[in-house]
Amino acid sequence: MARRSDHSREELKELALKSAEELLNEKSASELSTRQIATKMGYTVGTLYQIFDNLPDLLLHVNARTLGILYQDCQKLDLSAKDAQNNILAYANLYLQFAHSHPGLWELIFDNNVLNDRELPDWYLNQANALFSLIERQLKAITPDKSQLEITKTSRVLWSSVHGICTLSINNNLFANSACSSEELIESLVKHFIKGWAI
Amino acid sequence: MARRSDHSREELKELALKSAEELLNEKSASELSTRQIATKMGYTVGTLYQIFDNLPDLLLHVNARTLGILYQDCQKLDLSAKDAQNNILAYANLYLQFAHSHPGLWELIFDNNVLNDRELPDWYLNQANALFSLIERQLKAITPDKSQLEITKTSRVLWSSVHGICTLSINNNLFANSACSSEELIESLVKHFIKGWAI
DNA sequence: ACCTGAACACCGTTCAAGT
DNA sequence: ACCTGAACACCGTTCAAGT
Repeated sequence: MARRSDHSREELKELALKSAEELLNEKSASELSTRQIATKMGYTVGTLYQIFDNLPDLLLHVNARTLGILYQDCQKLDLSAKDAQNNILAYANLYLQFAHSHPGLWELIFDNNVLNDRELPDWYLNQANALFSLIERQLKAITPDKSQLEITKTSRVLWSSVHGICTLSINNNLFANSACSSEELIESLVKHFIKGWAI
Repeated sequence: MARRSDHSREELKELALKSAEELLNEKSASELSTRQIATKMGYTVGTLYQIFDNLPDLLLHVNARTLGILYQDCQKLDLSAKDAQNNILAYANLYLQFAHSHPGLWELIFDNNVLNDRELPDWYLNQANALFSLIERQLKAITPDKSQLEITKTSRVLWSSVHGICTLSINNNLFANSACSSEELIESLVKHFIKGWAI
């Protein structure tokens, strides 16, 4: 035992993140443990602490990768034939779909234990800002005359709101009379908000 | 030991919930434990499991009480001199203020471990619906001609969105250039959405 | 009937000891 | 230098044993 060096530091990091992501496709963040991740990658817990500061640090790296995947998915959308409002709606629906198909990864993005009381590093903020830029670009297309501050502000309002609808749609069934789907709620939000904002 | 009967079943329930609430004013839900609650109320963990099914069940009772407090706080607002849109804004700001002053209790309302994969009992749904009714009443005042389904749907869209802004405002500092406060974001959401919706 | 305390199967994190 | 395995201080939940 000890000193196996089967994998480089970078390979271990990749192994750990991939293992965590696979586990998060089966269970929620609160059911995930360092021991499970270590077992899945064929090492013991101690090794994880050579690569990451602690579990929240490991999970923040998972989140950065998730934001990267969301960004790539957004890039793949064909926005050419649509207007800016429909493009934003397409982003919002992509976000909603991701939340439903990867609830474990999605919930982790705003998990308190990962983000709370922590100075977010640049490599993380850059990923988040890249996503916001996509929305900002569409907002600018709608109202070229608004200030950059107003555009920034509005992109945050929109994404937070879409996020909130996803949260309630995933977490529970408060919409007991489920005559209204989450897609409908998202559409109502985006259309009415932009209509009121662009006037 | 055993058979103390210092307190009735109802008193124990009250003691447990009050202890949990006090702990949630100092720490987040993930730092809370049955052992801590039991110690705070002067009993051992076993006693908690005579009163509640498990920890999520106990926390759902905490949530129901939180919703009740929010409802009472809403009732205390003086809405007489204002129009419906400003009343909704007042509700939203009350929600935001509660989130900031009681983050532990507030986060628990949408905690996955409390709500997930669970049939929500009537005593809980009633509390939630009472809060929604307040918003629905204001929406009806704005547009008396819309259908009840549309009013219901819109109240969910609005509350989810307000909730999302509170989440991002509490959880992190993605609004790095904090030139825009959460109050501003809430106001932008409510005003623009209602403007676009009421047309 | 009510409550305890120990037990079980887990946690996150640390670190001496091995190669 | 890298990795292990045991240790520490915690978890949620159960249940025989006591009064």
